[in-house]
Amino acid sequence: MSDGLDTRYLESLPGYNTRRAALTIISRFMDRMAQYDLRPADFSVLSLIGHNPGITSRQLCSALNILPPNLVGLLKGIEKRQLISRSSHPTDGRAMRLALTAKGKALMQEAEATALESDLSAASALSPGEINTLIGLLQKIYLAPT
Amino acid sequence: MSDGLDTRYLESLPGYNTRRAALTIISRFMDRMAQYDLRPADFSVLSLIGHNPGITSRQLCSALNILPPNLVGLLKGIEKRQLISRSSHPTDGRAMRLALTAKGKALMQEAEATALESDLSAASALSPGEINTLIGLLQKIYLAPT
DNA sequence: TATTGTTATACTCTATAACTATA
DNA sequence: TATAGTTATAGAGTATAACAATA
Repeated sequence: MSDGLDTRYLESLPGYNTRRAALTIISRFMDRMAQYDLRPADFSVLSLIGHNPGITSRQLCSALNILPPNLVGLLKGIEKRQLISRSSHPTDGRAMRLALTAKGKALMQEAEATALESDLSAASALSPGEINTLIGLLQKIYLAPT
Repeated sequence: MSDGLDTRYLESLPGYNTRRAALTIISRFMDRMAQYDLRPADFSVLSLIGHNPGITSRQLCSALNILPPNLVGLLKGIEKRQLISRSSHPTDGRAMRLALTAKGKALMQEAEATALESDLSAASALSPGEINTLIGLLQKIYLAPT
């Protein structure tokens, strides 16, 4: 740092470093995705629906750590934009099967390419090998049994 | 995952993985630090004050990416708890020098040990060498020039 | 004219309780 | 009795505009 502050203790904490890096990457992500009017949660929900047609709200919530009440408004918004469709579940009358519309598929094809490009450019100080190493280490943390 | 969802695209994004890991570590951090009634921002502000006695609000804001209006209430809270003191700046009448009180020092000595222990246990799926590698890669990202 | 610290305020994100309809 | 989806609501976290005092 050029301000001469002692930040050594904070920089020894895995959590501090992980959060700072996440904010750096996501800040760029939000700038890049504004052109599609997609915030991070919209994007991850749409991406998961796109790769898993027929997924239910509950599955989205547990996969993405979103609380059910907070998903309601999000789904309402992307449905109103005609990016997703809901159809009744064949065996469970309570659940709804979610899928991308043609419009949603077209948007996400572009958005996913932009997102990957954004994240890779945010990590461009790292070599491709280092990025793979980083992702592997991060997954060890958040996939570890509690 | 045991739910059979295809999450391969999201797991290819550095930002998604970094955010998921950060939330995992910080969730544990918040649980562990509740005994001291410290939230992440309180902790990082107090830690930086402790390691940089005489630091100003503005320096805290730029080092921690906090906006000045949002620091006001935070400082008011930890000052009311008698964890910090404010003294007038010797050369700049606008600024205030911040420092930990004896009570603040005692609290932070415990809290910093607990925080490090919490973060290391959250990353216990990694070897010490892997943790060092991870921290180095993360710093390359958030310290890189924009 | 620019900067430090502040107030007021708004918007987003996240969290809890309670309801309905189905299982 | 438990679960999927929903409503209402409250609390954090984060953002901008504008001000007084000082540089």
